[in-house]
Amino acid sequence: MNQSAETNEKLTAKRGRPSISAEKRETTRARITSVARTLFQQDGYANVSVRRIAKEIGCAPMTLYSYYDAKIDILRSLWGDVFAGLLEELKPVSNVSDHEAIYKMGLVYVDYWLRHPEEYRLVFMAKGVTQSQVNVFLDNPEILSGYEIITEAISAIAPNDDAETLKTKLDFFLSALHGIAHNHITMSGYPWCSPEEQIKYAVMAISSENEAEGS
Amino acid sequence: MNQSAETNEKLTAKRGRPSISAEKRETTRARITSVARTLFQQDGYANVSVRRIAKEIGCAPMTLYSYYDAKIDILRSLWGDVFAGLLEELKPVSNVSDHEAIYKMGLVYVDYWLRHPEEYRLVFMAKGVTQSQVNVFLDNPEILSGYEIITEAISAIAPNDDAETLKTKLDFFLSALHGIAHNHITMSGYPWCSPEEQIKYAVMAISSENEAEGS
DNA sequence: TTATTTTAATATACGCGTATATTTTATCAA
DNA sequence: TTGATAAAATATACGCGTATATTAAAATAA
Repeated sequence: MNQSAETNEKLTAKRGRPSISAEKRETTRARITSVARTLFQQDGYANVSVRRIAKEIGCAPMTLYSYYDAKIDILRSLWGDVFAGLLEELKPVSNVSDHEAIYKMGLVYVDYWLRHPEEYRLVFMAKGVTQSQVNVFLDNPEILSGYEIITEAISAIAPNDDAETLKTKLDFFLSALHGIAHNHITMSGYPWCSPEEQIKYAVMAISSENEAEGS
Repeated sequence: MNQSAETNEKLTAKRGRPSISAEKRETTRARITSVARTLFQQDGYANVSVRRIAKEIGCAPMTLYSYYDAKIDILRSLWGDVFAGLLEELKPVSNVSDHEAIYKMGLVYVDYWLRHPEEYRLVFMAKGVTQSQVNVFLDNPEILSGYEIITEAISAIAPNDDAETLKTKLDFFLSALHGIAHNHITMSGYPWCSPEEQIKYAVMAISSENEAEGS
């Protein structure tokens, strides 16, 4: 049997340089995005070249293309990480569905960006990115799932709303949350009312219609 | 006096190659945008290189930089031409201020894009343009003036609206008009209701609030 | 007519992202 | 141990937009 196992090994053994392991591949990808993130946040996406990233890592520029399809994909991966972190913080407050939960989601959402202003800039303020490059990123179901959590919570308190109305409420809610986050991040010197207070209005706005409809 | 004139000429005469005349300069700029427009509409902005435009014109690539600061400025100039044409058609229907005038402006606005679908694609669907490149274009007062005409007409039928409300109505009205134009241009195979009919709803939407407020 | 000057036009070069070609490395077969 | 093989990594090349250097053209001064 041992000899059979050996024979099996020999039958399946492949000549040539073996592929790197999935683990090694992910380690390298993480190294690339880590270095790129630092440089992008420091100098801006457009001002950081592939050659510069490679030099910082200590490999050839074309090596990066073994791990990412294009320069923009390194940025998209960073965006994915940022949204994964956001989703991770949204989930724990999404298991309840009432106004309070929506308020808490709003809090978590805004607080996330306030605690990660550099990530906010990386995602929403990157220079040198075209609209179609962003769209490819947004086509990823994982990215949209975070917004679906909020939609589900809004749906729970307005069960009679059709899909279009829910989409409008979600879009408004997110617009308001982004406005709050954006103002605090980009014009931090201005004495804004606290996010806690402002988010209450956002929740009220998407709740009052429900109440009006219910009347 | 003749001698004085000669002396004046001599005093103001300048050695060296004279600058090209303003007329010649504009002629060349028009030639550049004309050739570029054809190529951009045929192959898309991103797929048309500066070298290719120059070759079509019969000059060196760097010659183009004597007439435009950058490749994107050739496109911006084309956008400006398109909006100038639109403005030219909007003005005649803007001298009256009532619902009918707003409706007619809507008709003119949508009809303009339907008659110039290639221009529509050039302005709103150019690939390879970043958001900041578009923003520089929009900062031009001449571009915004076309929208101000519509704002003024809306203001005339809702004199009590504050600036923010007017801006919201304008934005909605333009969103609706663009939606109508966009659908007809990009999904022309679908049997859309006529723009004439759809625009009525857009006008109603920004009028009904006024009536509600007036009640 | 030639020299000088100034501008227009062109030539060359650069760094960019990435396509393609080549070399290096890590394995197995003989 | 050497040869063969296949993947990883690197080297080279390409066209891009545009910065910089150089040449050509058109004028005036001498």
